[in-house]
Amino acid sequence: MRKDYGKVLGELETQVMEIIWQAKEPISVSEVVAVLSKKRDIAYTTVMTIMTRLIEKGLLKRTALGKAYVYKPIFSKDTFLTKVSQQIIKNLVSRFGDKAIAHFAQELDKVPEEKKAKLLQILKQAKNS
Amino acid sequence: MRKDYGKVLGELETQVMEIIWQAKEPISVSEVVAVLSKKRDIAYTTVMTIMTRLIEKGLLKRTALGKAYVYKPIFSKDTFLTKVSQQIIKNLVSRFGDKAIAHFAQELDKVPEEKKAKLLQILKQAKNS
DNA sequence: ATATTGTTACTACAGATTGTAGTATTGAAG
DNA sequence: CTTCAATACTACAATCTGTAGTAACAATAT
Repeated sequence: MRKDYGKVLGELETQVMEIIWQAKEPISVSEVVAVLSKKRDIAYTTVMTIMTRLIEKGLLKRTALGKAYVYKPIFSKDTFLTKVSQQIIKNLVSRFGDKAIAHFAQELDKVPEEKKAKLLQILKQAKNS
Repeated sequence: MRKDYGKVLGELETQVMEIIWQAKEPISVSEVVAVLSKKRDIAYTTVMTIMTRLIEKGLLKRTALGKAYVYKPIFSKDTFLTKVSQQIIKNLVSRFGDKAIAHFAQELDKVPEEKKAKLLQILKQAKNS
């Protein structure tokens, strides 16, 4: 009974993913904790749990390094965002029909963007998904 | 601790909204039940609950008609979809920054109207895959 | 060896959301 | 005043997410 229009991750899960993407290197739980702790109080085990769940969700993988593990993303942030985008579109359409797309596109149109991205690529992939 | 990228309604909630939008006239619980019952077994009280929740969420309002109530949408489907789209975009941006938008918007932004139609066409195909 | 420390594994729980529906109550009609 | 339909109220399970404690374990320091 999954019901989302693109939901993928919780707030904390997203933060952790961001930290790991930024790391560019496989990163340990402690290091993630270190970053998060700058902003707020958080238990080591909380972060541990989140990272384990991210593995279960297929977003992270880990390898032993010395006594502990280091974690790294399975997808680049770009790829991940592409997937999320596709999912959002798919869910919107499956729930509200093509009309949803028109609205979505219209809203997107309002957002000015400078960079040149991979929409076409996304669209192609969406076709094959 | 809200965590969604555009989540708004559950599956059943969405179905009920669709039925009510299609009704074009204020509609009673029984009538919604009648429609849903064509497809599957569902208790009157289940639909009642859903519709009450939709009122709480500010998506429906009701007025007394005879002994019972009739319900009607507060927003048109169009308006609703616009809001959902805005929310999705807002959430994406708040979580992943403008980069998320890039994945959707850039091409649309630079593409002329006629081509935009083509993109929508492709997006539609994504639905069927 | 043994005690300490850092990690991980396992377990638990609360709050929110959604689907599901039973039971109680009420108001109108006969 | 009894019956019936509708609503109000309540409840509960599953899932998701954040939160964290405790147990176990392995390397290190004493």
